[in-house]
Amino acid sequence: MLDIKFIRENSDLIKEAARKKRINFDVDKLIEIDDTRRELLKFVEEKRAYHNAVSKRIGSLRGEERNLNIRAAEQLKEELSDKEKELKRIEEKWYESMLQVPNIPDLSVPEGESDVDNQEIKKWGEIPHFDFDPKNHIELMESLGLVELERGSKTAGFRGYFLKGDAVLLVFGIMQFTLEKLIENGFEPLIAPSLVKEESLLGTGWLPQGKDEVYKTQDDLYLSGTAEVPMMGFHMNEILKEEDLPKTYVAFSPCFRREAGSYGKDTRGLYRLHEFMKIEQAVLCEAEHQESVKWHEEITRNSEDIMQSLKIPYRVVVNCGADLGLGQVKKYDIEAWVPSERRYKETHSSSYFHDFQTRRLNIRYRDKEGKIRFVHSLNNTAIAVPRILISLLENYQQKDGKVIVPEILRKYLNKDIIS
RNA sequence: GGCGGGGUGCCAGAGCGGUUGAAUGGGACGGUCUUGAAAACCGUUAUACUCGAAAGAGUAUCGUGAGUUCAAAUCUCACCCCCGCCGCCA
Repeated sequence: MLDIKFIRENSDLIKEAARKKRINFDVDKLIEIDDTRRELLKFVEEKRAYHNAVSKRIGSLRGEERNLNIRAAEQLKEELSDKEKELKRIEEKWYESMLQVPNIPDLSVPEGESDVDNQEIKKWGEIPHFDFDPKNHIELMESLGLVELERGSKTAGFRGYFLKGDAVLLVFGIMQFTLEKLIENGFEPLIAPSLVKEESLLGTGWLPQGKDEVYKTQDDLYLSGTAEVPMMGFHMNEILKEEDLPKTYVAFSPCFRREAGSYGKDTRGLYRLHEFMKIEQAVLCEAEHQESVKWHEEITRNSEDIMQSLKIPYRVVVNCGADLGLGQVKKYDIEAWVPSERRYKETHSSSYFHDFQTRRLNIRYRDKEGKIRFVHSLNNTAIAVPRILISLLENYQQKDGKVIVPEILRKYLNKDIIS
């Protein structure tokens, strides 16, 4: 959500944002609705003011004069009621349209039609050269007894899985390591709910656009696809103090995604799952572009540090306009090298939103001058499991099908090699 | 799941259906006094929107939504949340 005043004064920027993000949105229509809304609002408020004045007077009147005024108020009320209904209708329309307004992408965001146009800005690590045909993670994991895919889908349906044996220790070890690292960096650890109310999803921008992507329960609660959602809901409707900013959180949560419309994609293995676990960084900072940029770089670096500690080769891409969500100003993806596919695949996603989310969620702070402003919000994956196992296991595989355990994880498995 | 109590401003806590955006106390901030501090005293202390260059005016908001009424924090209904007791349960 953006400020309607800003939208009115900068409709050309909104048009350009929609174009760059390849989103269909008619700003002029919104402004038209807003004109009607203001007109009606003015009328209704003036009538109400008059009606309030009459009503107030009635309290101190007696006898015939009282009755006269009551009758006058009755009539005013009737005159009001139609316009009030009309105003309500237009306000609903207005809100619906406001939810569609794209946030403005940063100038540094490249043009593009899809994720293939994302631009690589950094590469780290040596791509391993095998003197044998590297196995993919499914072959590796099945032969090492680390996964149960058939029993997974027998039990949990399509994309169901069990992790087993050392994979379990690996997952918990990676998460423990990640948590410790971020706590060291001053992030506050939380275990966040996955079962959330609609407000948080609407506020973060997952709804209404992504309604096919989230599971909804019979109690009208939703299963969140990321801890970003509950962590943004965390401070909903609050006014924070400037000295409390930035708020930096590292939150664990199970994550659920319907993956609607992706039936043909990544059907085997642990890349695309309905249910996984993630540790997420979430930041609320002062409402300055430079602060957002600074934190964006920092949370990206945090994730890179983790990848470097795991010694997994990766690259960072800056996402092109069409690959940005409605609310995102800029996004980096970290992509890890997957030997069996000879390409990098997304493991982390780091974005900032300015006040797009916090306007929807009403998260504000009082600045030094006492002015109330919307905070800025950001988030990035710290680690997503089991997805990270794909590149981890494949990159660390040996000719004999065994897998070397990354040094920093050995203490969690009590071994150097998975065989 | 059953029964009972409750949700008011930064906090605590009042509030016969009419002049209540809301008493009172505390806190915070500003001031007087003081060498300084404390105490005392005086003052300030919600948010959003609309109109306006501004000063200011208006509208809305007492968990949320709907309703009754000329008028709702106060009455009715639904929902959400919190507290207590019983039952069940990792």
